[in-house]
Amino acid sequence: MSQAVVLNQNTDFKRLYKKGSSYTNPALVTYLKKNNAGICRIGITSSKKIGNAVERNTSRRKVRAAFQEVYRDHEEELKGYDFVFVCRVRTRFKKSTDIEKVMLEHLKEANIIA
RNA sequence: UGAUUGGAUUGGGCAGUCGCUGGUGCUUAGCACGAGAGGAAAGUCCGAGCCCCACAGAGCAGGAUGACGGCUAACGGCCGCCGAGGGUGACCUUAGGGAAAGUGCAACAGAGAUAUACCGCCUACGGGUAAGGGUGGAAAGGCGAGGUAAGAGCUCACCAGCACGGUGGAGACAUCGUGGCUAUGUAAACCCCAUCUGGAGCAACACCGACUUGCAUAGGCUUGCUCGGCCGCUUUAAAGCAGAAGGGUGGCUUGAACCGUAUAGCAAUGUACGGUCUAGAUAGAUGAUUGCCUUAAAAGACAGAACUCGGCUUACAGAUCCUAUCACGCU
RNA sequence: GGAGAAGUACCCAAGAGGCCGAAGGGGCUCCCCUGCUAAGGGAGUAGGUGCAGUAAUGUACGCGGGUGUUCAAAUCACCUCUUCUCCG
Repeated sequence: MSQAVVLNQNTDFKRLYKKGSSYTNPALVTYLKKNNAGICRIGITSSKKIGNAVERNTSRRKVRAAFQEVYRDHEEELKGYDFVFVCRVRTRFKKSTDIEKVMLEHLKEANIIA
């Protein structure tokens, strides 16, 4: 199983915010867009609004744990897409299994997985 | 039993499964082993290591500290002690040198604010006088007696302050005696004295590969000024030097380290011996989930290392331990 | 990670030890202008909170918060909170 590539350039995030399609939930916001590389790339952000460093780190870890579960089950379907997950204030109070459910709903809305 | 005082500790534990970061070993890109946030990692307020500025030089300016003795690599920190202030007390607070070196400021009120005569008192009508009045944070040491025209340290006793001497102490200082006779406050106003201080910070700095621009009797050497010193001011068409944007590697974790015992010291702390290796990421690693224990409640405080140490300051749910004091009750 | 700057009425702000609830402007209220409104012109009050008072007014606290220096602090010193800027 290969890992997903991490997005870390600010221009990558801006491209998805402008041109990607978005799906929202009180616990998570998802941006996604097709890429030409044929691989899966992800980025996770947590803004200062969420809280201090501990609260931001916890939010990111829970989103990452949820994505790992999703990626293990649907690796072939996710190839060829870029994802940006934006944490919200409520993210850190949820369990990663709850975030996983939200993430699957968003992917179904986008017709990436069945 | 109640109310306090000063200090110390802890900041859930164990196991299974799926994952993350770097280390070691084997072999080959997977497996095995063991490791993986804090008491404040925070604020960046001080001090240092390390590092660059040629050497890190001199003077002025600027900045910091401020009783005394010690500790420390150093400090604006810590310990002890003295003075002052607060508390019934355990104990707490304290930027705590100098105002007779000089300058400034002291609104309003008040007659007058560092020198004065408004009312009053006395008078020989020139003046004298700070006792009484009122104002103010402060009015010429305080209070009593003598004294005087009326008054005044003018004289005396006591108290406070200053100088000198004796005694005790390592010293700040305490205490006793003698002397003359008075000096408003402010230095977290300028200033004076003593001590310390060059600047910049790991986004420092060094190296590697690729990109492109510039090159003069220039410039540069990182606080303000002055002096001194140093590098360089080339060469002839691609070396050398400099600059801009981005990438990689090092710096990067063994250190004034931690733990235990003994010992010197009231203590801070030092010394000796033995043992241990204890995060090094780079969009940034500790999460998810299940069970058991603990608990009133399966966890719920403040909070995430970013070169590293020593302090200070600030935030902090709950729990535990020690020390001393006061009040009440019993013996 | 490191280096700096600023917080004053509802908003923008001046003040840099005493005359300071604190200049000035916007805003607010009233009037003129207009068929009505905006713009423009003129005039004016209070400026926050608590307490006392029918009210006028008085008084205490108040310049992000706290502690100190001083007779006296928006102003000086220290600690702290918030916001903003610069360094790749």
